[in-house]
Amino acid sequence: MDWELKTLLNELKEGRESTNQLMKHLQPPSSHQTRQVLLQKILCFYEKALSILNWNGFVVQTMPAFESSPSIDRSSDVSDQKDVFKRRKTSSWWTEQTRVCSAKSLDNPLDDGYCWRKYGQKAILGANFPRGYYRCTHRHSQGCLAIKQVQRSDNDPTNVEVKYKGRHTCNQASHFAAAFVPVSAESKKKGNHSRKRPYQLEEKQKQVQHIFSSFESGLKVKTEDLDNREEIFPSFSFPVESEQVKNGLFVEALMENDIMGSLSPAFMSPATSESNYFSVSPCRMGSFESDLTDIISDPTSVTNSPIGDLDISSLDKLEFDPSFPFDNPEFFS
DNA sequence: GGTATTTGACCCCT
DNA sequence: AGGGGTCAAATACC
Repeated sequence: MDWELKTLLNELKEGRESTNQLMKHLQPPSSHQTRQVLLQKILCFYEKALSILNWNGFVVQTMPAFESSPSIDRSSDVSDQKDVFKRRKTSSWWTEQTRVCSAKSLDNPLDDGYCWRKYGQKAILGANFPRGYYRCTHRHSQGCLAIKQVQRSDNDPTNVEVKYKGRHTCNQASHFAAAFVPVSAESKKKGNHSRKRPYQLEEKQKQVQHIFSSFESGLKVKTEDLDNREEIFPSFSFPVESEQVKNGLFVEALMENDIMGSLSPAFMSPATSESNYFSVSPCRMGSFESDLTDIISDPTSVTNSPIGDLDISSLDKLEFDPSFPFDNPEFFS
């Protein structure tokens, strides 16, 4: 509880600080983009603070069940605790359904921007197609616990249902920004890095394109327990200028701050596919996974704010250099 | 040789 | 006991 209070205080302080910065940037010659970033940042702090408050309401009632192990829960006969366990179990999954079009896509049905390693495949009773089990490639190297299950629909083999569990704690997402960096610039800076893993840069570009095309391609995302999520993390939308989306500024800012890693594919809400709004709980650091243990035990949750980690020094730099190249992708690399 | 995939075996939960 | 999830040895690929 102390941790949450500290975090809450911290978020509010950050929000105040950012508001102060925004006030400064309201004067010319500060750029519109700078103000936009600051606004997003402020909203993020407040959203996170609100999330914590909401979370607490939930925690107070259910904490005992979370503190004990699932097996203990099951052996006990306390129906309340069992319900809580059940809720946790179901709410930690969310499902994405997507349609694949090409033969290539069928081979790689959900290139969702992360590196997954297949660790199993199982024939499922009553299903025509086996279920594939994937975990994050960086499970061992970085302790990333994200997993997903991929299963093709019986009725429509081009329709693939992907279930995700666990958020990415690896740094894959933060490297997305590199996808926007021209190859020449990248190779200049990192020598033969791209030669070593030619797949990565090219793939990341595709992945980011995929992410955006998902806005338009009818990607369907659902959660196992949406009502519950809404209750804990009320959805939150803010407008983003389409031009900024186009030039990647906003996305780069988010990516740099690991939002893609923390928000999961559910970030691409179908409700927003036709608009210029990102409908997200942008400050829900643990993605859509409502896993209490994550938000409480994971120390990175405190500082994992997608906008919150935005390098203040860079903003300060902007303050003194109005012509700072925000539209230059290298700034974010 | 390092990394990813496949697949049968095993474990756990219901 | 059976189904689903994971492990890990074997294999494939680069």
